[in-house]
Amino acid sequence: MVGIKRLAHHLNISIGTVSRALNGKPDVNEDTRQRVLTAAQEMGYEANQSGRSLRRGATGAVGFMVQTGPQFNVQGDNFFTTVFDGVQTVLNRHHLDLIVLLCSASEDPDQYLRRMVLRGFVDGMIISHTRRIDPRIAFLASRQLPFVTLGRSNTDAGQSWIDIDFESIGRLAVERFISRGHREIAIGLPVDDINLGHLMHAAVEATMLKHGLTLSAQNLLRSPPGELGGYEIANQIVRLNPRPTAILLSDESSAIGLYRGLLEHGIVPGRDIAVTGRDSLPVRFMVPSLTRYGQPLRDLGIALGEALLATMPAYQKLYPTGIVRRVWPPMFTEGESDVFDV
Amino acid sequence: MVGIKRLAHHLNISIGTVSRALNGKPDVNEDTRQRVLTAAQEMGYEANQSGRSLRRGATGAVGFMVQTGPQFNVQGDNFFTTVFDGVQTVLNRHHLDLIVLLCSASEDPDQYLRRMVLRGFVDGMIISHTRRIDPRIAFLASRQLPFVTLGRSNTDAGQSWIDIDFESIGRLAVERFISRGHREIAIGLPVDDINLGHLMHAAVEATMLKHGLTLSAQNLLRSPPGELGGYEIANQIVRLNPRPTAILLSDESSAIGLYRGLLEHGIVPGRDIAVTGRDSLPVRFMVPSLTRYGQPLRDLGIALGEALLATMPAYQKLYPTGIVRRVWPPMFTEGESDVFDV
DNA sequence: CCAATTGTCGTAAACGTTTACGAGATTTGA
DNA sequence: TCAAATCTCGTAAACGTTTACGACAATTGG
Repeated sequence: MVGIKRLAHHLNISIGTVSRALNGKPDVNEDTRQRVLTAAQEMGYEANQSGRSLRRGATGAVGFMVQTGPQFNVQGDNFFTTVFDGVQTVLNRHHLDLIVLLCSASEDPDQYLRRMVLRGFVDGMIISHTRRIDPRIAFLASRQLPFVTLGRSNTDAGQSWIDIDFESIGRLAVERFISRGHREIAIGLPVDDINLGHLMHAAVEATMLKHGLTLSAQNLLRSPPGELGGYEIANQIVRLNPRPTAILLSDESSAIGLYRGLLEHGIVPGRDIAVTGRDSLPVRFMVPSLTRYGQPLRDLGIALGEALLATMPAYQKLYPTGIVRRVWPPMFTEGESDVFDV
Repeated sequence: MVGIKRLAHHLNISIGTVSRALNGKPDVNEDTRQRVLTAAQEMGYEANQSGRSLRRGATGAVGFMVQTGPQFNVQGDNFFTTVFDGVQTVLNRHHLDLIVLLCSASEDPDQYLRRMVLRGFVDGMIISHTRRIDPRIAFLASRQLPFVTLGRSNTDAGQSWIDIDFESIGRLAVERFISRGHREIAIGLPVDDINLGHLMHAAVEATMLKHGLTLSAQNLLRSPPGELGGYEIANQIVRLNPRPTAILLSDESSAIGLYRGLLEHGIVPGRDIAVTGRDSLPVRFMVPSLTRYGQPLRDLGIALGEALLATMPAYQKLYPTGIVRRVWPPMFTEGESDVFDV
């Protein structure tokens, strides 16, 4: 491999000058800089990243940890790819690269994060799937690694976070149900400790209470994420008596499984039961299309990227926002899955 | 940060001994090894990855590049997450980590790969979305970086590849259509140069020819991947005269958009038109469920991981398979979307 | 014309590891 | 008992960069 040393020897100048030339430092003659640049081009020189980051004390990469759920499914795939896109546009402005750290279902997320951080690939970290009790936050804080979470936690440590306004989603969906006459309202929640489940649960319960209704325990349906989870919810619903006339799903991709499960029992979504969920590409094309709450995912990614940069010492002058805690308002889209009165 | 130097000073031994102790080298007293290990634990020592990989000449990570398609959608999300899982199980056996390099739709994949490789994060590379003419392959070969492709290419450079047997899928699907009496058969293909499109196209054409049929140009429908692409295909279909009675989709996630598009024109999939596609989680839950061809994605990931290791010098003794080129046979599942005779 | 400033570059240390080499101490074998 | 073998460890170089420092020459200002 051709390193800075060979370049310098080939040009009969010192390696220090070569380095300065390549890095755009001012104290180098414009002629020699050009000579260095063209020689680097010709000889195919590319800086060795290990040497560079050893000396610089930074790698130039930030990580984004996501988790694959059970059943070989990622929770809301286009959700994350769109968020990634937003993060990347921010980071690329500063020559930082985003690498995705995908924790598979078989691995413990806390151990996985630990391993990846200790690997030392990244100068900063974004984590998602934030749980109500999330040990990753304490770990990152103890390592002094700049980080941001996508989602609040009860165990957060003064870090910046960006989140979706799940309380509003819960409240708005329930109010819409109630205004159409629904009284037997169900909610589909995750099985694990992921915080959005707690947030939506609380909001739904409070809103129903405000309208003189109670969320009965049997209408609180838990399932793993994904299509199969939705299918399981359908099987729970058919056993309920009285049967709920409306359901709000916390997971973005479970609606399609729910539809099928209901139809197998002769229950037609959008006619026999109102369904509301969160936005994703597939649910827009289902029949009936889902009434849904979405988010500007790309903007959300941009906010995440900027919040992270604001906590990285090297970029704090450019992003002097300090700690950011922001919930993102939901965007409502009326579909065909709940447009009937009971 | 606590480095090997502080550890050594704290224990009153040389840094060389500390390093040997931590790395399990034989020429170190068992007592001192234990002292080093416990001290490392207590002081929270973690090896600096930059220093280590600079010296070792390897990073201990391999990259897997995937691309997000248009419309903020990844082609077959659970497809990749499952493949990742397989790759990871192989790599983890050797303390190698997998990092996902996600090229967003707005970026040129060739430039993106170049950037990431030159970044120097990885000791090896897996690339997907292989095109019939794919400059990434020549680049990787020229950099001498060990790599494997998921998918064949017309421009491959003697590297190992793993692929799905798209020819068989095309042949089997068409033969099934024909045996049910279909003669007006359409095929949904990608708009870009991704090689699976060419492979399926050729197989479909050849099979029809063998049965005395021809694939008319108007029945060759191109669309971007994802649900929206399927919806666009439906809009193309309704304009065709004669209207095809069967369609094979090359994309895993477009069926749901196709269903909706057809239904909006009163065409009922599974009754008025037979639909066959590739397996994915959502299509199993659609109504009617899709007749589909799948692959053991996890095994495919394992094969990818092993093929990569076989091309990495440090692991060639353990994986002496040399260059691997292997197509994976499709697994057929009969759904409800094509079980009628015309 | 001389001192001060500026422009350009080489020197060498430093980042945190790993490892070849050799030295000293201890053990082994006959 | 002595040479040889073995065990244990320290020394120092090396991986490829970046950068503080100083040297020297050229330019500037009065």
